[in-house]
Amino acid sequence: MYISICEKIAGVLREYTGREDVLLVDGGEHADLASTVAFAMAKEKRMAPVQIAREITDAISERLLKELNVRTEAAGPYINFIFEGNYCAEVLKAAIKPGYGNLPPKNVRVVLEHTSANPNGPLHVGHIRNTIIGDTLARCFRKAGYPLEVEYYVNDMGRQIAIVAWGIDRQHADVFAEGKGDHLIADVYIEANKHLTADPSLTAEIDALMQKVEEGDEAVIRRFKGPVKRCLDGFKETLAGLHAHHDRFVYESDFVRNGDTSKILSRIGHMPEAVHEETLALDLANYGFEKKYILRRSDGTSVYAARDIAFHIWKGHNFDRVIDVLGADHKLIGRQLQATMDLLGEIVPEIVFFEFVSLPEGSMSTRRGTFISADELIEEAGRRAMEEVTSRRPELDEETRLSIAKGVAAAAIRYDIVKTIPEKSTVFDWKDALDFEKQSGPYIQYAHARACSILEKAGDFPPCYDLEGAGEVALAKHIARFPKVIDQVVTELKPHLLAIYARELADIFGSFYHAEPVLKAQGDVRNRRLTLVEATRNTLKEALETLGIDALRAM
RNA sequence: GGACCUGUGGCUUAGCCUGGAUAUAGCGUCGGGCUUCUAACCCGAAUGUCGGGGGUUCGAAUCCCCCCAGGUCCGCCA
Repeated sequence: MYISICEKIAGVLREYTGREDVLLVDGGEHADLASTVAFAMAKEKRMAPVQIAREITDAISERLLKELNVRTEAAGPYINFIFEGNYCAEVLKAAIKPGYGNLPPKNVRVVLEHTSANPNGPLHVGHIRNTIIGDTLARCFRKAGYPLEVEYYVNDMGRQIAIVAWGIDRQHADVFAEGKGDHLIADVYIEANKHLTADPSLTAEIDALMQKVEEGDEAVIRRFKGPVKRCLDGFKETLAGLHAHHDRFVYESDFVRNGDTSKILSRIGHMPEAVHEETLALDLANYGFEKKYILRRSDGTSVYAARDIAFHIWKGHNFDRVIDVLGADHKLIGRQLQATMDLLGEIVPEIVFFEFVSLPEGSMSTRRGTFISADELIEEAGRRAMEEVTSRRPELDEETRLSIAKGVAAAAIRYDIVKTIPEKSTVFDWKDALDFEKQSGPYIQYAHARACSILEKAGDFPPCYDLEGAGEVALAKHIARFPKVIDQVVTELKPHLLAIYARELADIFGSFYHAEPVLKAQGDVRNRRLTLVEATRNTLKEALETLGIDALRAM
């Protein structure tokens, strides 16, 4: 509704002004939509913007009112559009339907890769920024009608995992002991790194292991596989706790075993940009990279980058749009990968980069053991949420309270992370992560629960779509924007837009809730407000679920 | 040394790509509001050289240049 009206207004303006760009902006408190095109036309027409705005308004206002129920007003140099008539009614009718915000199905197959942390220790609060950005994007793509596959790329043959395998033997560690596998692996990895730092000559043993794996040595491959599986099982548990899901786990080693990596190395070897020394590298100077992009070591083994190219070629052959979520430390290599894919004439991946999460005392590192694991965070959030639920709703049985607390905990964590733009580096703060107040996930859940409560008490009511009053209209107009937000998230790859939108909707509902009695109102007033509450509830539910947050009916 | 990201009230933060109407919110502070639909809430107030300096423009938080500060990267690691 909102999207189509905006497009139609743009069309009329384009037709009248003859300009391609009609400079539509958000009207803020003045209007639903505004155009600043009069400023831009002032110079060429040698006229004052105020006058131009008036002329345009005079010329198109009648048509817009008749065809679209849009009131057009010139406010100084601005042209304001106010949506009237049955706009709000149409919005309400759409918004009370299940699946509100779903966009028409697309036939563009999307593959989205996120998290892909190395299996050498548990996911920590830095990794889950990747997870939450990625999973939120994935949910938005599905809502926007795209066929989507979400993948986790498992680095199961890198140096890190060789160090783990080596450490297990040397420490006689039992990584199949009781407990969460990823944490057991971390203990081994941290210890092994201490030995390697103390005696750098030991790295030769790691190199030997990596070489054997690439040669296909079955015994060594088995030594790698066990801990990788143990670690991934731990990851899956953590990811489930965050409501994040992957459709497929893709193993790096597969691209060596099936020959894709050597195929691509030989293909690259024949390119004019190839640099053959002891190593095989690519010269990406034309793309602005000073250093060579090394793909094969002098001992003949492939580096990570080569396997990554093979992986991305495979993705490009099976999907139309390839998206990766990567940490800022991968910026250089990510752009080298994009350049290489471009050079090869393959689909160039779109990469969403996010900056680091650090601790007040410094950067996080699995190797050094300086990190807060996602499991710790989830557990602590769950504990705090349970305290909160128990003090607020002592009458509920323990099972119900636990279930609410779990939903609240995941909401607080996911929202705290997704609300900030990815370009901003952040310092992890327990207080912010466990915040259940305004600008938090639980705050939005609470708005939803209140709406549910009203509707439950109301019982059946005949829908009424004729809203009145600024409070009701403001709420409906914000509801109207939801589909546009979903569209924006997938075109701009900015999941935080949805987080902001949901919070604003909860805010507006909060004001409405306090200002306009619903159940106590009579007749049509009661019915139209109930209809509006139902539309809000449904929009909040769809928004929350797209954020990967439980839309709790009570809390 | 080079490259990329960030810098917005005491703290956290949106807006920047695509310039436009009094710069968005939260925390904290101050003042109000629960016999009324869940107070994880709402209403009001105070708090801003949008890091600094130049430039472009009718108009700059937004675009360009320089500088400063913080983060990240520059490996035959991943």
